[in-house]
This record gives sequence, C-alpha cells and structure tokens, in this order.
Amino acid sequence: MAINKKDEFTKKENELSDFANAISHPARVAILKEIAKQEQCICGEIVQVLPLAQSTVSQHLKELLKAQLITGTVDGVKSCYCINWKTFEKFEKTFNEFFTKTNLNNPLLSGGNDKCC
Amino acid sequence: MAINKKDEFTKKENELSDFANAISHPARVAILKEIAKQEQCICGEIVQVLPLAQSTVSQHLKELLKAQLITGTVDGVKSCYCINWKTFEKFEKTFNEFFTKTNLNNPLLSGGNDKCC
DNA sequence: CATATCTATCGTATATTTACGATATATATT
DNA sequence: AATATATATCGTAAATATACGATAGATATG
Repeated sequence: MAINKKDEFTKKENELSDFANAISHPARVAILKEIAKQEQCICGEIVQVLPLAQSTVSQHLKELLKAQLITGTVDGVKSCYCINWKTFEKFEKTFNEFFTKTNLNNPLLSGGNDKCC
Repeated sequence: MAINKKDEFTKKENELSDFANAISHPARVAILKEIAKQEQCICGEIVQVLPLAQSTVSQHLKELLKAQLITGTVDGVKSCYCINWKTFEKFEKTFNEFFTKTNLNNPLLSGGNDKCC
C-alpha cells in the first residue's frame, strides 16, 4: 500500500484482521488442516500434498509461523511442524468475540425487524 | 501472484480463505462494526469515523460488497449500507466448522498428550 | 570424504492490495 | 438554471503477496 494506516485502528481490529490474514489463502488453510490431521508434519509431507512448489510452501509456512499458528522444529535434515494450540484457541476466542458482539445487532437472531435501508 | 493456483484447492478451503480475506484488513473490520452498531450507515458516516480518505473507504466497501457481507442501497445522493446477515451467519458457520474440525485433534481439549515433535 | 537429501532463503516476475487525489455523475438546494 | 453535496470510479504510486527456480547450508548415507 502507499502508506500503512494500520496503526490508526484499534488493537482488537488489528488482532482480528491479522488472524484472518493468516488464513486468507487456501494453501494456508490446507496446511493447517494437514498438520492438524497428522498432529505433526514433516515439511516434505506438506509439499507432497499441496499443488505448490517447495519454496512456495516454505513461504506459506513462514507466514503461519509469523502468526504463531504453528511451531517448527528441526529434526536432522527435516523440519517438523505442529499446530500451536495456545494461539489457535486465542484465535478462536477472538473470532467468537467478533461474531458474538456483531450478532448483538442481528435482527435474525434477536427476533427484531431488520431496519436496513 | 505469478499464477493463480486457488482453483487447485477445495471449495471449502477457498470459501474459508475468501471469508477470512474479507476481514483481513482492520478498516474492513471497523466498517462492519460501525454498520452493525448503527444497524445502517450512510457512507459519509463511515468516512468520518475511519482514518482514511473517502475513495479508500469506498474501495473497502466494494470489497465487503463483493464478499456479500454488506448490502448497499442508494438513497438520493447518499448511499446506505447494511450488514447482510444471511451471509454473516454462513460466514460464522464456516468458521465454526473450521474450528470444530481442527479442534478434534487439539490435545488441550481432548485431554490427550501433545505429540508434537 | 563424496554424495544425496531436505529445506530455508535469495532473486525475480507478476498480480493484487492499499492509498490518495481528481473527476464524473447523480441528486439536492437555492 | 446554477450551485452544492455525496459518492463511485479512474488514474496512479507504492507496498505486499504469490509463485517459481536456483542455490546454499545442514545433515544423513554410502
């Protein structure tokens, strides 16, 4: 972007959008699913499952690491990745709060009528 | 991106990442919050509240429209925006499914031990 | 020690996103 | 009819994201 204005928004708004950003690409959703399924994944296993080059997968893993949604440990020549459940739960909580708060004004739930123009 | 590979992922993976993408910028989170709070918002009200130029806000609104998270109607010279609750609930469901399914392997919840490498 | 394997990183190309000012268009208001 | 107001869109610049091949470094294997 021309100039980054993200500082001008609240911490909560940034936290939610940062989390959303972490899974805003199908490859990263697929990676998370695969790691969760296997409980732990060697990098190479993920590369085999995804329709992307090894270097691209590595880049997406880096994104997920940056968001702290996964952890990575080196095991000899291989790299092992796991879900960071602590962050995952915080992630879930952040989304739930967003949904809950927003739904306070949802007429479909409260039985009120939609005042939409 | 060089070549778009999103077609190579599943429909669900794309649906989740598309929704995530819709709120992957704090401005769009703030816009949704403001519209939900007011139940309906004139464009100009949103512009006043956000630290962004009018044209930039208009762009973000267009993104939210594209994701069908909001609806927009013209009211004379003004434009009125509302939450599209139908989509919002689908959105919530999609996220909940993601969290629920992923949590099936969460040792912090199932009481199992973390097999992470 | 030479060689193979795995993966992170670098370099690079292209696409997309973010941001703004300027402008066009449509509707009000005088 | 002239003017003011609101907003979408255009043009543009800069930043980021996405993708790949090539490569470097680390570890394993022969």
